Amino acid sequence: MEDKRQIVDNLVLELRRGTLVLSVLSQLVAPQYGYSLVESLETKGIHIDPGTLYPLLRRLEKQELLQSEWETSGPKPRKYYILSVLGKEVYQELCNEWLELNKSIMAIL
Amino acid sequence: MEDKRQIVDNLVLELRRGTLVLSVLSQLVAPQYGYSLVESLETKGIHIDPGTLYPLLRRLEKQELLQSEWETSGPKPRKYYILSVLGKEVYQELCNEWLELNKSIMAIL
DNA sequence: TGAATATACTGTATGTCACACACTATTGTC
DNA sequence: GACAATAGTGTGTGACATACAGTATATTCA
Repeated sequence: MEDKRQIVDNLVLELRRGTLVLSVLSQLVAPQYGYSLVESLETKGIHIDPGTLYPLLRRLEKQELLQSEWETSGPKPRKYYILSVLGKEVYQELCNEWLELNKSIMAIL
Repeated sequence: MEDKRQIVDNLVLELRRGTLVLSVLSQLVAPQYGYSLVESLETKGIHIDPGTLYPLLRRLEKQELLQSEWETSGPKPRKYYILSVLGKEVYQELCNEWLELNKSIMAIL
């Protein structure tokens, strides 16, 4: 038998899970690199583990929702990501779906 | 390379995934059986496949968020579920977390 | 009447996907 | 040398979708 705290935490985890992609896409209208994403989302109350983000970014790039570019002129090499055209479209649709879903949930609570 | 429709569908799936438990819990302030749950949620714009719901109900019962009772006096045996005390508490917390999350997401969109 | 079909209802098994977590590795900076 | 910045990998677990199985009642229709 699990304890209550753990059950809740787990469910919250599941809740936030699906919103991660949405969060990430929303930030990439302007180019950002992984580490900066982690930080900027953190300030907005959305925690994402680097070990979660990096594979996510790669996956989104493979799906062609993102484009990336290495920036090597600075002191440390950084990989910048930004939304592709397809990414923008998908992001838009996802936003709409979120609003829909939100409406449904609010209605039943 | 996947096509756009499929990518979006998949992401939407992920979005709704975490909200399933919340939806189900919200309906079980009054006793309901599986099939009635599927239908009542459907009318509220939340689709859940029976094959998804039944295992979910059993899982929630195992976690002691739900209690169940067979109703055998009717023409067909039905298994009624309702929130336990623990379930109500968890539901409350989950609601709050949802509202929090919602605020965060709305802020970044 | 009786057979076929639909529908209500509960359940199981398997596959896939995605994240958390813990880890490695590198390069600057104080 | 320690710490921050930055990127990455690999494994395990959890959860849902999908498809399938099965029973009982109601309905249709020849």
